[in-house]
Amino acid sequence: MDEKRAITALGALAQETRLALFRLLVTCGPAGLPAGTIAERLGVQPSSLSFHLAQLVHAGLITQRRASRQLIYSAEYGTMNALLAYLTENCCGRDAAGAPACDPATGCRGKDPAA
Amino acid sequence: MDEKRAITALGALAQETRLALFRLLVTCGPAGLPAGTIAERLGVQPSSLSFHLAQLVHAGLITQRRASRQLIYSAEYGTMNALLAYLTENCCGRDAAGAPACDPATGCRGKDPAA
DNA sequence: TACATAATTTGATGATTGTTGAATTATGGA
DNA sequence: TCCATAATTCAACAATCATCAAATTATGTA
Repeated sequence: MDEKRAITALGALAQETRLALFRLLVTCGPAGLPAGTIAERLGVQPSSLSFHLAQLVHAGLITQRRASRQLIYSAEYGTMNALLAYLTENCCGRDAAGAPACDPATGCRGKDPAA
Repeated sequence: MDEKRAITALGALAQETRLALFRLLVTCGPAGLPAGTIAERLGVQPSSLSFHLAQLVHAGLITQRRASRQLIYSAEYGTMNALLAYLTENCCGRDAAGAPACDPATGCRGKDPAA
């Protein structure tokens, strides 16, 4: 994941309704949920939900598929993993492999940042 | 970390200048950098930088301390770790301990989400 | 075809965001 | 005290975001 996509994904999750929406879809697994059910579950208007769904789709965090009259949305786990990997690698100063990431005591710094 | 703080942190990182700023501070470790140096390094105006610094401070992702005439900013690794933990726990359907988080094949779903 | 359902799209509106330049606060030195 | 440096705060502005209601598109059924 590059910086641009990371920013888009972070922005998509940085909103109350969208974060709740994504968390809901994550708990539903690949089966996903139709838009109508999501709107009902979250208590948001259909048009407002469409707006938020579009942003999450654009960020690649969820995908859409049609089942008859319903549009089913489901979480895209790979993108979430890629975002976590990006943050771990680029915002903690350590490799994703390093378990206790972001601990300055373990040497969390680049090569001569003050230069 | 609760949902509200997570949204604030996500929003703080979801912006080009702020993400670059945070990444820069992460590479500098606890020593941090003075505002002037950051502005120069990122090529942003001082007033604009102050705006972004304030948001990161408010999100708890960086801290400020004074050294003579300079204000030194440094990354707050604990908050970043807390954010990663929140995302892993709440947006992947698995515990943070689960290494290959977010993989639906490993059973990444809640208890009867369709109910 | 005509009708109903599921969801999106559009347009309007108020709120928030990010940038710029000028003014202000805080600190240190002559 | 007076001046210079470091940085923030303020005011104005354009751009983006989130919400609502109305209109539109897509699908399935009688």
